[in-house]
Amino acid sequence: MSSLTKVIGDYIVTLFSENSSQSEVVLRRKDLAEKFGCVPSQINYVLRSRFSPEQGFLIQSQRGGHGFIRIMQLRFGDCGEYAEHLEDLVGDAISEQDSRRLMVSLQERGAISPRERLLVEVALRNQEEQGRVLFDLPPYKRDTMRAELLKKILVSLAMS
Amino acid sequence: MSSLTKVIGDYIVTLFSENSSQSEVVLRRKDLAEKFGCVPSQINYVLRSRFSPEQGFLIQSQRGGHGFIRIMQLRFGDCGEYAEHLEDLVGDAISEQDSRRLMVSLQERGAISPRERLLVEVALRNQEEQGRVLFDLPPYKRDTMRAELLKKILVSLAMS
DNA sequence: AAAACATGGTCAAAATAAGTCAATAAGTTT
DNA sequence: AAACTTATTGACTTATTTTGACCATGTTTT
Repeated sequence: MSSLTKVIGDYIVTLFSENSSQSEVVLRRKDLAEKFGCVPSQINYVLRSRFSPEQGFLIQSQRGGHGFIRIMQLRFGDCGEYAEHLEDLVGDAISEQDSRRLMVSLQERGAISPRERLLVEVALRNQEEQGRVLFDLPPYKRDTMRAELLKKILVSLAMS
Repeated sequence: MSSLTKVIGDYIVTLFSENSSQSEVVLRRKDLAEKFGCVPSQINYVLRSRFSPEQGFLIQSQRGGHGFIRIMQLRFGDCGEYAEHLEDLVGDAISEQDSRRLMVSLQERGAISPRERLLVEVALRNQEEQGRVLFDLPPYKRDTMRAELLKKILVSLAMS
C-alpha cells in the first residue's frame, strides 16, 4: 500500500527527471495540496521526510504573495554505494583522532575540498565542546554523537 | 509567475551588470514606479527587501527636486573585515529561517558553494534536532547555539 | 524669505501564502 | 496486543507583497 506521502514524493521526483537538465523544481504548496487533495501542511511533511539536506536536497521557500517552494538537488556523482561505505567507515562511534584521520584521507582523495574539511572540523569541534562543557556528556556519548554528525555530513555530501 | 518585487529587483541587478565597472546605480523612484506601473512606495519595499546591507548593498537618497536613489554594492576588503561583518549579521541568536536566508544570500554572492551550504545546513539541523530531542532545550537557547555554530563556521571560512 | 513644486520616506492595512505544532490515525515491529 | 514509527489533519502563527494615505525634505519661483 502506498501512502499519499510516497505518491507526492514520487511525483516531485518525476518533476526532476522531466526537466532532466534541471536540478531544481519550483512549486506552490497550495496547488500541490489541491492536486493531491490533502491539507497543505502535508506537503511540509513530505519535504521534511523525503527531501532533507541529509538526502541531498536543499529547500528554499517564500511565504506571502507569490510564495513558492524551491527544491534543489545537488548532484555531482552517483554514489549510493560510496555513501554506504562511508557509513561503515565511521561506524557507531568515532574518536576525534579517527575522525580527523578520515577527513584527511578524504581530502587527499579529492572527495572533499580543504574548505569543506575545515568546515566539518569546526562543526565537530563545536559539538564536542558543547557536549563536554554544557551537558557534561561522557566520552562514549560524545563519540557516538560525533559519528552521527559525521555520517550525516559525509553522506549528504556524497549524495550531492 | 514572478512577483513585481522580483521583477524590479532583477531589473536593478541588470543595471549593475550593464555598467560592469560601476559598483553603483542611481535612479529615480518615480520613474521606476512608472516604468513598472506601481506605486512609488513599492520601490522602497524592493530596496528594503532586496538591497539591504545584509545582502551587500548600501543606499543613499535625496528628496526634493532632482532627487535620486543611489544603490551601492558593498565590497569587503580583507578577510578580517568581512568576518566581523558576518559576526554582526549573525548576532547572539539567530532563527532557523534567518540562518537559511543568510546562507542563501552568501551562496548567491559566491561566498560559499552549494556543497558548503548543504554541509552547514546539515550541521545546523543536527544541532537543532539534538538540542530539541536529546536535551529538550528551549527555543531561545537553540537560537543562541545556532548563532554560535554559524559564526564559528562562517568566520573560519571567511578567514580560510 | 515665503510659497509652490518636486521628490523621496514611513507606516499600516489588506491580501496572499507558507510554516509549526500537536492531536490523531494508520502501519510495523516486537 | 503493546510499543514504536510514520502519516494525516487542522487550528493557529508567521512572512511577503501590494497599495495608499500622510509625512519630510529638497529645489525653484515669486
